[in-house]
Amino acid sequence: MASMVSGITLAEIAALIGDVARANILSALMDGRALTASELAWHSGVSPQTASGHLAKLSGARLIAMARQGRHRYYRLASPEVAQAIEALMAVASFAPKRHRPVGPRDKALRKARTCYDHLAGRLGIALADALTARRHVILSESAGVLTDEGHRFLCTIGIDLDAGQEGKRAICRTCLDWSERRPHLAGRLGAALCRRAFELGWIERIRDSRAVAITPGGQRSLQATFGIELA
Amino acid sequence: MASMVSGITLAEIAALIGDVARANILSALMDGRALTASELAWHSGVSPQTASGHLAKLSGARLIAMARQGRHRYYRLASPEVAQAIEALMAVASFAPKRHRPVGPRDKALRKARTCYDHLAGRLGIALADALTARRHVILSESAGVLTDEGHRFLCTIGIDLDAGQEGKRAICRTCLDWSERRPHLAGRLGAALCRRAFELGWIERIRDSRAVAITPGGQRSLQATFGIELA
DNA sequence: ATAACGCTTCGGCCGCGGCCGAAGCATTCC
DNA sequence: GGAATGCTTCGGCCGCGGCCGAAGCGTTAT
Repeated sequence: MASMVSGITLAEIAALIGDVARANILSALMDGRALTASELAWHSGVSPQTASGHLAKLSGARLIAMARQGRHRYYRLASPEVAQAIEALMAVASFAPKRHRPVGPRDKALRKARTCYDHLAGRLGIALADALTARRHVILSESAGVLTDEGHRFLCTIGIDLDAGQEGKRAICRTCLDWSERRPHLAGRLGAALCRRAFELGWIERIRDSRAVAITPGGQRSLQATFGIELA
Repeated sequence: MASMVSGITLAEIAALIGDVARANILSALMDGRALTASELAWHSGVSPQTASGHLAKLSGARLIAMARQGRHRYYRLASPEVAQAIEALMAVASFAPKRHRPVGPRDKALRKARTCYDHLAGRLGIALADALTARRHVILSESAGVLTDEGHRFLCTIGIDLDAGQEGKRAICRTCLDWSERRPHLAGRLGAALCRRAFELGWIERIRDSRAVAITPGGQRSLQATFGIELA
């Protein structure tokens, strides 16, 4: 009654995310890549025609965006804001009363290192944030972030230039609450650039059908040499 | 399939918010106050027994918390994270394709000034963030925030001491995306303290049955004198 | 051309979950 | 004590929405 305007649409958006199949679709898209309708059907565990209906609803509400390509249709999250909302929901979900948590091997991999929309999360994400903080390359004062001049120079030395191509007006240094570690990691343009560069340099590799990423042997050495990171 | 663990619970949490009655309940609690079950029933537009069921579900998932008091039961949001998730969803909702937006007078008041969980939002919230930024009391570099020393001293002059009682480890300066202005305003302990103090000084007053707040004549003068704020 | 593929639309089934009336516990008031 | 109030539990109704099979449409492959 009070705030009918926001209330109604809030429920609509949440209801869209609040279906298991659609939540799986969105989760699958959380790594920032675009996937085809059939891939998403597989991820969500429903038939293609059912998935198609879900995809139509999600695009209708502008939660995801579609691009035709040949006889495929590629779907991706419509905006970083959507990713942020989903991440916030996951954070809340992690507070929820724990039912039997069958921490499988796949879940372990997720907790170690994974992509979160377009940046890195998990223990690796936290470690990167900590390393950059310790060296004063970023200042995460009270969980909010600023990139320092030294930080900017340092990033240049590993081949990251944040000035090149402004990518709209997206914030350089954002933080994002990590649902497994419950601490903020680096997001924003900085987080995205770090993640992209880590893939380019072969430090990390995607694990098939998962948001988890594997740290390559070379990556392990480089992360140690560059950031002093040593993951258990 | 891929991330079943997070997927399932993500859907559960979203589904809880994705019901009109429950969304109304949560919206009503977004101003940070605790309300009784019957007040929430009224806000959500359903019968008391139906509301009771919703409240049970919401508490069961730790989205809200309950405190008995006499024959009343007071409900409030369980944590700032919940508020943050809801705010993020509202931000996404505001991107959604606009159906007829009957911008009523109540909606106008909401857009001018309202509480968002425990801090101020709307044009007033944005104006405060801008004023503090312009005077270098906070640095919202790239939408992330830091409180400067001068800022800390300035706040003391208007009776806000952020050191008193640490309130756990809650961040001093957080930002929160404003769904009506689509720009970040001040949240965190700073945002909460500013809001509380504004009520104490009689600058603003709650509008009955709404998250909107009214700026008193005295408040108008003080906001002008203290921050140089002049709202249309 | 014909077939294979990718995706969507249509139609009908079915079950989950929201809804309220009635009843059951508390607590407070007189 | 009894009555009123605040809230919850129970039971049954009902409709929305997710699901799949079948069919349709457009693109690519051979």
